[in-house]
Parts: sequence; C-alpha cells; structure tokens
Amino acid sequence: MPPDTLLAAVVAATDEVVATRARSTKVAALAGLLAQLVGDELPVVVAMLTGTPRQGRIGIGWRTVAAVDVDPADTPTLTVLEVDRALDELAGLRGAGSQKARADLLASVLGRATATEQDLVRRLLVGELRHGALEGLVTDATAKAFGVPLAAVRRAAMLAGDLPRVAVIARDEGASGLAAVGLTLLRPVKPMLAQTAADVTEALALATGVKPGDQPRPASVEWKLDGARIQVHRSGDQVRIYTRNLNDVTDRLPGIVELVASLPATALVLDGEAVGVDEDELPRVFQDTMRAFGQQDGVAGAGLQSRFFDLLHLDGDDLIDEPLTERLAALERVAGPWRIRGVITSDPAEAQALLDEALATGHEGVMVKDAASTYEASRRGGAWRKVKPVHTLDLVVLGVEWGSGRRRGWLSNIHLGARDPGTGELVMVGKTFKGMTDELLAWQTQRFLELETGRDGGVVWARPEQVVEIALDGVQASTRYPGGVALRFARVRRYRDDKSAAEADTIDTVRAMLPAARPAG
DNA sequence: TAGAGTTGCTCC
DNA sequence: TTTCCGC
DNA sequence: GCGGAAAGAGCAACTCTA
Repeated sequence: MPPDTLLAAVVAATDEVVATRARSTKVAALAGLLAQLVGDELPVVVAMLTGTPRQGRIGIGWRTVAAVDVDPADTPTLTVLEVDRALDELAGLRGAGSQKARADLLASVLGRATATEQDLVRRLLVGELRHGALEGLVTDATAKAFGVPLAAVRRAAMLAGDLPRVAVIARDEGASGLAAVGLTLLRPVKPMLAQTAADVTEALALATGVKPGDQPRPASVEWKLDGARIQVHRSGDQVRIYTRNLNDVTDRLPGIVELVASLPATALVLDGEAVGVDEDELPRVFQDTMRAFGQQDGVAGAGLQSRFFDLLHLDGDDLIDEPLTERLAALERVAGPWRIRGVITSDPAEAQALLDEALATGHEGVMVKDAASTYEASRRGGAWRKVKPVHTLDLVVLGVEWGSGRRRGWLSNIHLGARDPGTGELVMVGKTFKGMTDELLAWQTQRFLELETGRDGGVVWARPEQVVEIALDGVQASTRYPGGVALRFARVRRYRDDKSAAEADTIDTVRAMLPAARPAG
C-alpha cells in the first residue's frame, strides 16, 4: 500500500506550475501529481488545485489567516487527507466562540505545516491560490494523468458540475465511465457563458461564425435581463434552483419553485434569470433584485420572478445537443409565458430594433446566439454574444494602489473622482484596475509618482490633475461613497491629456446616470 | 442588544 | 463583471 | 482561442464586542 500523500507533494507540484508559463509544463506537473493519488486523495487534491476546497464555505477569510502566526514545522508530515479533515472540522464550527475555535484549529494545523505548506493552506483559505492553474488546466491534467480523452473529461465535468468527482470516474472507470456521465436531474450543470461584442452587427457575425461576404446565418436575439442567473431542475414534484456557480438557492425563491412545479411537464432543466419585476412588468433596479436574491428566508425572494431563455431537458430527453432553435421551440411549449423575449433573425436592423426595445424597457441589452448552436459550458466557441451599451465618463485620478501578483511594482488600481461644481472638490465614485496594458501600467506608475502628495498603506495619493476616460456599464446607488453613487464595471479607456481636472465630468452627470427610481413594487 | 467586523455570495 | 497576456 | 490573472461594489448572515 502506498504511503499517504503528503501536502508537500501538492506544494511541489504547484511550485512547478508557478515556475513556468507554458501550459504543457503546468499540465505535466499536475498530471504527475494526480496520477499518484490514491482513494479519496484524488477528489481532495483536485478540489484544492482548482482553488475551491470541497468544503465550500469554511468561515475563514483573509483577516483570520493574517491574524494566525505560528512557527512552521521543519519537516513535512501533514497529509492531504489530514488537511481535508481539518477543513471539514473548520467548516462545521458555528455559534458563539466559533471564530476563536476556528483560529485555534487553524493555528494547530499550520503549526504542523512547513513554511511552504503554510503558504499553500493560507492561499487556499483566502481563495487566492494564484499558482497559474485553475479548473481548465486541472481538467487537462486529469485527462493526461489517466490517459482519457480531454473532450470526454470536459463534457463530463460540465454535466456533472463537479470536476473532483469526474476525476475519480476518469481514474476508476476510464473513458467509458466518463461517457456514461449524463445530465442528471436535480444536479446542476455548468452554465453556458457568453462573450462580448461591440454591437449587434459584430455579435451576429461572431456568434454565427459568418465572415464578410458569406451568406448570413440566423441567430436568436434575446433581451438580456439584469438579474441573477438561475438553473431550475424539476423531477416530478421536486424542484431545485441553482446559481451560476452551482450553489443551491431553492429556499430563497419559493415563488419560482411554485411556478416551475406548475409547468406542464414531469421533468425539466431550465436556464434563465431571477429578476425583480414590478406590476407593469418593468424591471426593478438591479440592487433591489440582488437584495431580494440575497435573503435566505425566501420572504423577499418570493417577490422575484423567473424568465427563461433555454431548456436543457424535457421529460426524459436531454436537449443539450439539440440546436438552439429546437430547444427554444420546446421551451415555448412548456414555459411560453415565462420565456425571455427574442427573435430569430440574421438581419442586423431587426436585431438592433430588439436592442433598442430592450433598452427602452429598462433592460441591460441583448444576447445574440447562433441559432444552430448546441449547449456548451464555458466560453468556448463564443456562440453566445452579449451586446450592451457602453457609457463613458471623464474622471480625475485621486490616488492609486500598488498592484500585486503580476502587477507587483506597478501602480495599478486607480481611485476615481468626479467634480462637485458647487464646492470645486472632487468626489470619489469608484476604483478600477481594468483596461490597462502593461505599457499603460508602466506609464501611470511613473505619472502618479510624479503627482504623489503622500501615502497611506498601499495607496499613493496624487495631485488631482490627471483626467482619465472611463468606460462603464452604468451607475448604482452607493452607501460607501460620499457622492452616493458608484460606478458599475468601470474600466480605463485612455488617459486624456487634452483635458484638465476642471473640465472633468461632474458628480451631477454621474448621478444623472442612475436608473430611474421606481417604486419597489 | 446595537453596532462593528468578518465572510462569502451576487454581479463574473 | 472587464481586459490583457502568454501559449 | 483558451485559460488565467488583475481586483471592485453591494448585500445579508453570522459572530464578536462594548
């Protein structure tokens, strides 16, 4: 019988992964590790390597991790199964005194770990493994470790929604075992994701794979609702609802459970959105929707409604390999009134009209989907494209935070201010680190060091002179920022040297972008 | 018991 | 969520 | 084209502190 695998073996593999940028080398290192694992070690380590320990909510975050400081062990003795059991125990603690008990238990585990093992456990707990390999590469490594086709592992992982379990199947049952993994009712499937497109014309071309001069091909153009993604399973009178990350939120959404239970079918897997809707069928403000979605007791969530855009299973038949048009036809039959509005078209003008209509009704934009496409997890293929309007603002940089990881040594996350025309002061409305090339990072590092007025922790304060053009999805009410508004998904477009801070956009302009207030219906 | 602090989830 | 980057 | 990394805002639940 082989010895229990040490956590040190995982550390060694992640060290190899960190040391290279070549995918093939990373996969080889991970595969070498996976191939030597016995029994339950495999699912435990697969979960670790993807940065998501199988215990889920453990109740330890960066604050607790930072507070625990114990001398490391000299020699590695901790096994991966011991770490797994410790995580079980940590996750199980609750009630008065549990925070202290967690910290104590963590300290005892770390005390048995070497310095590098401690580091791995800490990174695992704060959810920032950052070893340059996550689920995608671990999937590759699983295929390599057990000599099974990558496509088979990917498909099984999508359908099972659970890579650790699929790795065990790959090891113990091989390719035929993987092929037998199918969509299982009441067990969530990885949702299909979308890529972006600048406008409907581009979206139509990219989604359908049509090149200039080719015959256009039809796409389904659908309203994109601003809510939370849900996947609803029904088997007989049992209904379960999952989020995009496969968390079970059934208890929060009793109204949707009731609706799906009433649909004319015996078995269903629906893909859609949970949204707040007022009496006039107009969408509620996103924050209202999310507040209701977040509450556990189901009372507030009862006000949320479901709208569906796909059907993956109907009464014993898996539909994931059927073309979208077939799935939509089945969806129309079984849940027509709750279908998200959409049209099948290859005409950019018709798609644009639907986008205009969606925006006028208060929705986020449209999705454009290849009408012939099958249902596939992840972004591969890009058969789904989202189109939403982009707003821009010219704001002033108030300060910058030092970056970490691959941005270490660069000033990265910039603090953004809008002008208050009344006082002449600048009002902070958000931060962003997105949209920066390496070249721009280098430039802004130099620029803001020139403008530096002082430091506070990781923040370098800058003389408020540099104007930056920011692209954003929109604006939302904020309790955190002094102006009462915050930017949603802000990213840098370009630095503007043709504008002074006195010409930057005002806080009034930012506030004017808030969605129209509606009664919370 | 109210408020502060921490965590983890939603937008991905 | 977005964008950039190396492979 | 893929997979990974950079890191934000809002919210609710839970635990701890004063």
